[in-house]
Order: sequence, then structure tokens, then C-alpha cells
Amino acid sequence: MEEHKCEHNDISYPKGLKWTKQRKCVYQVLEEATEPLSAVQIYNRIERDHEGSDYAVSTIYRILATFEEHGMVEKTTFMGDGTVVYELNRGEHTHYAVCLECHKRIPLPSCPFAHVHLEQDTGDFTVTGHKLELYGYCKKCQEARKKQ
Amino acid sequence: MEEHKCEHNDISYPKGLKWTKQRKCVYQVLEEATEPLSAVQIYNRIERDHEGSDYAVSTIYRILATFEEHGMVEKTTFMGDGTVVYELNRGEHTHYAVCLECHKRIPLPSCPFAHVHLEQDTGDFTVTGHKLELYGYCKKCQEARKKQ
DNA sequence: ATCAGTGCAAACGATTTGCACCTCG
DNA sequence: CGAGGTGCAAATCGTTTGCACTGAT
Repeated sequence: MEEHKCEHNDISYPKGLKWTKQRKCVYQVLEEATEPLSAVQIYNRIERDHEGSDYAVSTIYRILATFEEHGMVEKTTFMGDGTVVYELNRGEHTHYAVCLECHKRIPLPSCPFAHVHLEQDTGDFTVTGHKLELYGYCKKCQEARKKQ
Repeated sequence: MEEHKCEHNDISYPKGLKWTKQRKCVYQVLEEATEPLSAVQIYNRIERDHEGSDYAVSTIYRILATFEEHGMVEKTTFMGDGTVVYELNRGEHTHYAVCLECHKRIPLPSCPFAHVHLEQDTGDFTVTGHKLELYGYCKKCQEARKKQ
């Protein structure tokens, strides 16, 4: 819980957790990713980049669970289908518009709740977070659909 | 697509689909449910209520897929974990506050987007729908947490 | 009678677990 | 050195599929 940090490779890492090469890899992949990734996607990227070094998928899952417990990553699911993905918790707070056709994720310029106090509307419920996703069709897919 | 209806058991049902006893059961369970249910939950409830009659889980999945294609149910996933659930499409548009402790779902009194036109903010993206979930702690769980 | 709908069992992908070994601190 | 982390293979879970049969229209 107390997040003392110790600096390795420019990454601040919670005290008590070992900074193993596997964890470094997972962290690095997430850091370089421009979109949320599934455990298997992360596994594949590591395989690709570190050929020969035998990693186990189960390890990736365990690492992601640990990272999540320590608030380092956020576990989410795409709406509609149930794909589970992970992204580095960069402290930013972003929502996305997701294209139903090509699954592209377009970050929304701002959080619509910046000025809204939903807490008041929900009575005796303390809101600690929220998740919002718009869906529809991106420009490219709109045009492709018109032609049919 | 043309949703001609034919009335069976007070339920309006899309033309062309057979109104089998299995489909009736699934529909009934969803109708009586106060919260979204997973395919397996639906299966279990049917088993409980109709002991002896052998239903197959796979059938439930196929029925739910069909229902979804015909807009009769909505397939969703809980945010955070990837549980896939189905609920009857009652035409209402509701968002929920979900308690992180007891998983209770409290419907929000109104859609915060009623007055907001998000379409304009997202540029060339045509929004067809959105999903919003708040999370936090319900009154009961707040109090339980304080005592620790 | 016909064909959509079903049960069954097997296949599948994603995730978890038990256990012996390894390694970071 | 020792607890915590890992690899491996087997287990589990939710979901899908092929096929032969059945029942709603």
C-alpha cells in the first residue's frame, strides 16, 4: 500500500516487488503500446522481441495481476465483446470512441464529466471512478458502408 | 429486419423465428431478471425451474446470439473484469452505478448525455451509442469499510 | 414435409493453478 | 540464504462448433 519507490531504469517501481527481467519486459511493452493490449498480445510482442528466451504466458498473467493490484496498470474490457485488455496507468483520464467496424479507438478530447457532479445524483453512492465509451463508425468505415 | 410481430403468450416475437419452448424459457428468465445475466446464469435458472428437462448450454448461447441479432437483448460486459452478460432490450436507456464491494447495480436517474451532443466533439466519428458506468461504494459497503 | 432449432460431445481459446526450480535483494 | 518469482504442463472456465435428430410452422 505504501508506495515507496525505488528507481530502476528510469521506472519508479513499488517497493517489495522484485524488478525481474520478465516484469521489465511487460512494463516496457505496455509503455511502448499506443493502445490497450491483451495478455496474449503482450506475450507475443515479448516473444518477437526476445527470441529464444522462453517466457510463459502464465507469467504474463501473474505479472499483470500484480501490476493491477499495485495500481500500475488498468484492466479493462472492450464493450460489446468481452476482450480483456491492459494499459499502463499513466494517471491521465481518457475516454474513447470505438469504431464498431475496424475497432479503432479514438481518444476523446475531454472528459464530459469535468463539469458534472454525478455524485449528487446518485444519492448514497460514493463515486470513485467511471468508465465511458462511445461507439459508432469512424470516417473511413462510414464511407465504406455507404458504398454497399 | 422488418420486425413484423406475432403474438404468443403476450410476447411480441420477430417473424421468421420459431417460438420454441427453449426460447420461451430464456425470454422468461430475462424478463424476470432484475439485472443482466450471463449465459450460464440463465442456464442454471432454467435448470432449477424446469428440473428434468434437458437443455443444453450451447442452445442458450445460440438463442442469446439470435436474440441479439434481432435486437431483443443487449450483450454487455461488466467493466473491469470481462464478465459477459445479457439483458432484455426494454427500450429504456439506463446507466448504472456499480458497487465495487457487493456488485450491486443502482440505476442512474437520468442519462447525463441527454443534453450533451458529444458527436460534435469527436470530429469525423458518427456516434451510434454509448456506455457509461460509474463505480464506487454503496451506502452499506461504505459503512462496512469504515469499521475496519 | 421442410428446415430452423436442438442436444450432445468434442474442440477451442483464454485464464488459472500446482509444483519444482530459479533468482533478486 | 530465503521468500518471492518463474516455467511447464495440466486443469478449469466460458464459449463455439459439427453432426445427427427433432419439432414448429
